[in-house]
Amino acid sequence: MASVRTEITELATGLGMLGFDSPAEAIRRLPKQLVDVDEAVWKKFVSAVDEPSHRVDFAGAFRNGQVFLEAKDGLRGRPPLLIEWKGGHRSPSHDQLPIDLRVDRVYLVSCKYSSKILLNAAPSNLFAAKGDVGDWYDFVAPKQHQALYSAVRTEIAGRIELPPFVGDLAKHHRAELKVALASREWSAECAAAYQDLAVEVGRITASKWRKSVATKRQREALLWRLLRIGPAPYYVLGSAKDRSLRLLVTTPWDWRRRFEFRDLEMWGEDAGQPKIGWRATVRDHEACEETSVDGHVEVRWSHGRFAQAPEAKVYLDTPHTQVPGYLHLDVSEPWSGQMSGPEIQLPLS
DNA sequence: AGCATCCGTTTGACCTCTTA
DNA sequence: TAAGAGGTCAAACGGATGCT
Repeated sequence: MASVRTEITELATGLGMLGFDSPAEAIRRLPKQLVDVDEAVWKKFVSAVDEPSHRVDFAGAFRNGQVFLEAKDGLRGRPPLLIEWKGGHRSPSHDQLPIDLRVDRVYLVSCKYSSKILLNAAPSNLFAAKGDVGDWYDFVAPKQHQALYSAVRTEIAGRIELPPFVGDLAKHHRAELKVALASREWSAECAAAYQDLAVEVGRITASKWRKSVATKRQREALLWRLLRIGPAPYYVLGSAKDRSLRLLVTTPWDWRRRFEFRDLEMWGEDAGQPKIGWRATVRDHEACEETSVDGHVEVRWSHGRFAQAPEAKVYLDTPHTQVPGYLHLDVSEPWSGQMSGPEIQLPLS
């Protein structure tokens, strides 16, 4: 199960903040500061932590909590009285921050482990077309969409009864198509048609996206949205590749004090699936230099080919540590100089 | 109740490094 | 130098939850 790992990293991060002498002591019993964790979850956590496959995750997350406790921009050595665990529940409305822990009702913490993904959105939501436009592929590249569909339909003729036009696909058609197309390669014809679709979707989407943010101010706001910079600062404690990741994500207010937005460009890219690249250029007043942030958006099927309308998935390609508005968590004594993270010895059991 | 959206994992292609 | 091991990244998939 995937959620076991998520639970381990989130709870271990919380435990690390409480100032225990050792991880072994931390898991002896459920600390009273850690609320919204029931006995069953705690039991599962404690036994999972002892498994070799979870030790590295536990150690890294626990360490992240410790660093947050000591950090100058974090708790500055004051162990929290209250750590609320979000658990498996989702906030209403769009573009919410993925907050996993709330510390002393104030500090918001997102635990992210090896994820380059910034956000997922409905394409019409992200690219700011008005209202619901239905299937995004059909909206931006109807010809290529239909061409791919026709190629697929010809190929599996006889096995499934399908309408001639992709726009007429009903729910059950989509479900059958998904099964028929799953776990098999596109044929040469279909692959070519899919490639055409990918290129056209990238090109048209990029152009619509550009038009939707006509002013500089709108493009700046879009950049903040892409970077998940919002009204409240929050922390990201986790890992990227094999390194630990400890950031303070600041607010537009902080951002403008140090940086000046230059521009945000987006363009269709040539890739295996529809892809739009984006790059922001920013003036850093503190460092007196121009920097840039790169990323891309994939517009792709989410539950299998033709199974449902595609979604837009935003990726960050610039390392987190070089993103304007993301502050590296500063560690004061006694832990500075040993920021190593996951490869820490664990005196468990 | 069913669908849209969100978040994250799994898969597999491809590249690099190691070993015989 | 060929085969295998290991690592990385893009692409594809799916569970879960809120909305209508």
